[in-house]
Parts: sequence; structure tokens; C-alpha cells
Amino acid sequence: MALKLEPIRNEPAYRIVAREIGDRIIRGEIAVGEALPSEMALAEQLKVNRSTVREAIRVVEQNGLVRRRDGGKKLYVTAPRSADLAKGVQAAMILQEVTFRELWEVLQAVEPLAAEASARNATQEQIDKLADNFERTRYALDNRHNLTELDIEFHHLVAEASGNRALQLSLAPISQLFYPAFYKVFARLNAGDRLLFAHQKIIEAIKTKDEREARAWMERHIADFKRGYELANLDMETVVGPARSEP
Amino acid sequence: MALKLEPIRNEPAYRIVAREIGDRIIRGEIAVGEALPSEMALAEQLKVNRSTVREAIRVVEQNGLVRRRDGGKKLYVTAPRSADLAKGVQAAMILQEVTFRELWEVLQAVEPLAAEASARNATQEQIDKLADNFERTRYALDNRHNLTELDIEFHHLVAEASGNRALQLSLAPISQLFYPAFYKVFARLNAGDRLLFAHQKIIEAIKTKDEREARAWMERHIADFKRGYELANLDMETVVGPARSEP
DNA sequence: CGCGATCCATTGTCGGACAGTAGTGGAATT
DNA sequence: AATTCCACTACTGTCCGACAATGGATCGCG
Repeated sequence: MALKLEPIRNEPAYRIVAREIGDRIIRGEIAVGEALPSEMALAEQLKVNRSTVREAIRVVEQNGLVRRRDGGKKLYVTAPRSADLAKGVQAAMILQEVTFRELWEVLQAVEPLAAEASARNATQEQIDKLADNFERTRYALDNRHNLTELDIEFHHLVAEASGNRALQLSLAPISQLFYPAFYKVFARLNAGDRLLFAHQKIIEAIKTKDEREARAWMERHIADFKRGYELANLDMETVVGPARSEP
Repeated sequence: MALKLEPIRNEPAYRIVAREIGDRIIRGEIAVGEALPSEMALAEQLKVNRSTVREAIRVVEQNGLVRRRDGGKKLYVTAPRSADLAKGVQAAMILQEVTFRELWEVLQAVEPLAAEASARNATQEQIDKLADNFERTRYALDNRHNLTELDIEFHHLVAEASGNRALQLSLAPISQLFYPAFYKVFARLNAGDRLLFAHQKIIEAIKTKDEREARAWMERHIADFKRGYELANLDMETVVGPARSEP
């Protein structure tokens, strides 16, 4: 009578090595800013081939735990930034065929928090950046340039000014998927003025540290996106992402 | 007079290959569920060595765009699930030394939305799972078992029942970091009953499709965590993650 | 048609090789 | 002595070839 054998999950070495390196970083054994040992050194320590180490490093690198400085050769340990992770989350949302309504619902919940926290925590430098973004947005609007980039930047700056990094990490991928779609709305309505006005009100509230006002204006601002969608006869149930090729 | 030369960013081939594969998947040229060509085939198509392809595959694999089925050999294209991405986001939060307060603020904004949407959208099957989770939680509480896993599961189930995948993707990493810390609170107060009661009320509201009630109870439930922290004399400004080793 | 034995393709890992270059340290210059 | 220059080293990125293990397909058998 053979006893029930657990299917031996022969985990590939590169994944074990990757976890090992990742864990050491998480546990702080290799401090942020420090350089990773060379591939050869790692291979010798862990008794595996350099190729295996390299595959493991790709994994760790992709997680943003480690990166090359400027054009450097060595890999340095680093705390992943929202930009590192946003791409992956976006890919997930695209392949899961998430709709704009789903993104909007989350934004409606989180952006007001970002605005409120920014009113509480924004530094002068962050306020200056917001003011600068506002000027450039006004200029772009006057000259009928594309506002998409600037709008994304605005919301990113607000998230940054909130001082809440969990919020930044959550918001970044959603923003980058959602706001580009606004150009469609912008193209059909002439809603640029409304957008600019809302930005202005939000920035003012952040400047004067009026949390309630900042939240309220951001709520209206996000709600406006939905109204814009409806007025422009666009469907919020459209899935995000590029046109998929269907065979 | 040498003209200003752009520093030639000689991007390594494995990264180009990884982007190429990833882009094809995102664009739907390789459909979800389909198998990836063999390493050899990819190497020939892209005119690079198999080693290079393998390093690229590690990157794509880590993004959750591709995975092995059961113990299979081939890689199948797949939509990344929240579990794939949560680990990376968690690592980012730990290394950025995010505090429990930051996580809590986001939860306070997003969990009520999850509960509300669940009251609107939960299927019978999802409701059954919630009911089952409730029973197991009650049992664990009676027997003084650890509630952490069950609490995480509860919130995960609510997020799932919301039908909003953007919300799930945002919530998963935060939940998995935050709720384990609750065992500390639970250990000092005897707050298990309060937790169970809140879960019960939330599940009831979801069953009866009472969106307002579901939101309200979830708001109280999340607020309770903060109260618990304060009552237990724990500091919400503590950073998340395992004890870091400091040299 | 179902079932097991057999074969093949593919993955995981290893070893070695080599070009290009970032980083190092020492030599030459001011 | 400080600085600039240069040669050298070590390391990364890429390629090649090889082999064990095994999942998946094929074939033959009942």
C-alpha cells in the first residue's frame, strides 16, 4: 500500500535562488543602496551555474528590488517605485479585460483621499510642482495641445504630495490606464475648462490646507469624468487597453 | 565641434525580447490560454541564443503573463492574478517602510467600496463562500485559534464578490500586509467577538443586497482596527514587514 | 477502442568561451 | 600633492554545445 505521495514539486533552481536573494533583501541583510555580489560570486556561494544565477537575477530585477544605476554595471539594491510595478499591474488589468467603470469606481474612492491627505501633508516643493503643472496645463489648453500627459502628471503629483506611499502604489497603475482615455472625452466635449478649474480649486485647497475642500473638489472632478463619458456617448463598460487582435 | 551625443542606451537583448513577448501578449497576438512557442523556436525567430530567450522568459513569467499548468512543461499565456502581483507590491511597501497608518488609510477608502459593490454583485456561490468563512471563523474563535488567515480570506472574498478586478488588484497586497498585524491587536484585546459580529453584519447586508448597510458596517469594521491599535497601545506609525536586520 | 510501452521534444542545468566595457589603480603630468 | 591619463582587471551580456530528466505524443498491442 503506497502512501499518498505529494507530487514532488521540483522547484527549479533559478526560482529558489531568486527567492533567496529577494528574501535577503526584504529582510534587510543586503541594505538598500548596497551593491549585489557579482554573478560569479553568487554562483559560487549558492553552488549553481552562472546561467542559473542570471535567470534568478532577472526575476529579482523585474520585481524592482535591484537595478542598474545610470549606465553602470553593478546592480544596486533599491526599494521598488510605483513606476516599476505599475506596468505589471496594468498588464494584468488589460488581460483581465477590466472596464473603465471598474477603474473609475476605485478612483472615486481613492483620489479624494489623496487630495485630502495632500492638503494635510504637501511640502512647499510639492505645491510648487503642482502650480507648475497647472500653468503648463493652462498653456496646453490655450494652444489645444494634448492634455493627457499633464493630467496624469497632476494626479501623480497629488498622490505624491499625499505622503502615503501605499496610496501611490495603488493609484499609479489605475491612473495611467484611466486618464489617457480622457482624451476621447476631451475631444468630443470641450471640457478642458472644467478640468482646469477643478485642478485650480484642488491646488488652492491644498495650498490653504483645507482638507475638506480638497476632498470635495476631487470628488467632483472624478465624478465629472463619468458625466463626460455619458455626455460623449462613450461606454464605461469598454475594456481598457489597446485594441486586441482577434483571430 | 562634436554635437551633443545621446548616451547610447544599449538595451540588453533579453530585455528587448521580454518586451517583445510581453507586447505580443498584451496586444492579444498570443491569446490567453495559448501555449508559448518553445525556447528554441523563439530563439530562432528572434535570432538570439536560447540563453537570452530564457532570461527574457523569466521576466515575462515573473509578470504573471505566462505560467506552467500543474506540473506541465509548456508555458501558457495567462492573465496575471492579484496573487502574482501582490508579492511584488508588498516587497515595495516593506522596503519603502510604509506604515500601518498608510495602509489603513487606503483600506478605509477602498474596503467600504468593496462591501458596497459586493452587495450589488455577489453571486450565490460567493455568498456561500462568505458564509463558510464565517462559520470557520466562529469555530476558530471558540477554540482560540489564529484568526489571521481567516480574516485575510474574508476580506479577499469580499473583494472578489465585488466583481471589480481593479479593486481586487489594489486591495490584495495591502490586505496581506495589514491584516496579519491584527493578531497583535487580537492578542491584547479580546476583540474577536467584535470582529465576528462585524463580519456577520457585512455578510448579511451582502445577502440582502443592502449596499448602504454593507458599506456602513465595513466602515465601522475598518475603523475598529484603528481603535484596536490605540487601545492596545500599538503605534500605527510602525513600519510594515518583518524585523529588518540593521548592521 | 482503450491501454501501456516507446520515442521525441523540451526544459533545466551545466561548462566554457569571448567581446565590450565600467571600475580600478598606477603612471605621468601639472 | 592633486589631477589627468592610461592600461589592466573584473564583470556583464551573449553565444555555443552538451546532457539528464521528463512531459507529451506516438505507436503497437490486446
